[in-house]
Amino acid sequence: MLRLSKLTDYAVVVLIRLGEVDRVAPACVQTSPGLSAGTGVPEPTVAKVLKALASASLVSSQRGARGGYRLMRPLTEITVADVIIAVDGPIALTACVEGSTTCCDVSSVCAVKGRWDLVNDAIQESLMAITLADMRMASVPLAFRVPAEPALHASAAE
Amino acid sequence: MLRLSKLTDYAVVVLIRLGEVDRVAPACVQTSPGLSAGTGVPEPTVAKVLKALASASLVSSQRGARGGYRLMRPLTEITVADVIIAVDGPIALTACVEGSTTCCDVSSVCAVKGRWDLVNDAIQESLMAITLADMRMASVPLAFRVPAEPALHASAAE
DNA sequence: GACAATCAGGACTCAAACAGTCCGGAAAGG
DNA sequence: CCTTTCCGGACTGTTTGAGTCCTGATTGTC
Repeated sequence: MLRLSKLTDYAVVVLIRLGEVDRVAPACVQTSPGLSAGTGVPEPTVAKVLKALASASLVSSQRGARGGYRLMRPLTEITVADVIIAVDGPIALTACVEGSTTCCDVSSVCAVKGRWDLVNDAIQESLMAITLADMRMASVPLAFRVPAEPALHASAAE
Repeated sequence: MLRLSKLTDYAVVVLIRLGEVDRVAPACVQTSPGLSAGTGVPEPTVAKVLKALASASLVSSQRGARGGYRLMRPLTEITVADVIIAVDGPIALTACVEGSTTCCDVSSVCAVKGRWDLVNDAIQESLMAITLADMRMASVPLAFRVPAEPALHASAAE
């Protein structure tokens, strides 16, 4: 099924949201509650996602009062692969990849030992070719449905 | 993490095994216990995988005594995408794809609604470009480690 | 005609991973 | 000094998948 974790989905939403606000107010940071209100994702979940994104240096954080998060790179320079790796860890289809020390339990007869690397690389390449800006572009026509939420300490949009 | 289910991994092993034996004995079918012995995968699991593969018409089944399974297409015409779809169901990264009726719970503010389709398609394309023959090729040097098991009712190889 | 071998399809259990939440601590500003 | 906000972790309930097993249907053999 090649399932992608929901956290990654949320991460994309939050990042695009950050990118939207950053365009109108580049200096202003966004707080977790603010992003939660703007995206509809529960606050604790937003905080969790942002922590992971901050660890991966996709966003920068500012502590203290009037603190918050801000994009470190424009959306055009953040690939889907970056987000997935930041949230879900390294992209590995099976346990039988080069990184793992112990191969599968049937390694003695495993005919495709390490063969998934071929598939792995192909997918990773695809993921690195798509940026968040690409994903945002398609949602621009619907952007008016999610106007940047005011009432935050940074009254950015409208 | 983009995890792929182990069943899919097993399916590839079993299919390649079927392809190996089919080359030396095209008319002979392989039984579940035989394939289990040849691959090291537990018999019930092999049976489960084969049932899924049969449903997807990747293998044909023959019931009754001296029955078994046989490839319906050569390995060069079976793509990784075929196997994944047969075992794990349709390739869908998130619940937010076109096929799903009910979108995610935050659909009202979901800025990337359906946007993953872009990524979805890219990955699917990658997966359809790789055949089982491609995966087998790399494992040929190790093939002698898993000679076709004799002692089956179809004494195919050696 | 009876029996044995084999696939078909389901239900079932167990374990692992994930989603989501929460808490105490640290930093920055008023 | 106190409030706001991020930081880092632990924790729990749910879900998903892996793996097993059982009963029935089909087919070849004796």
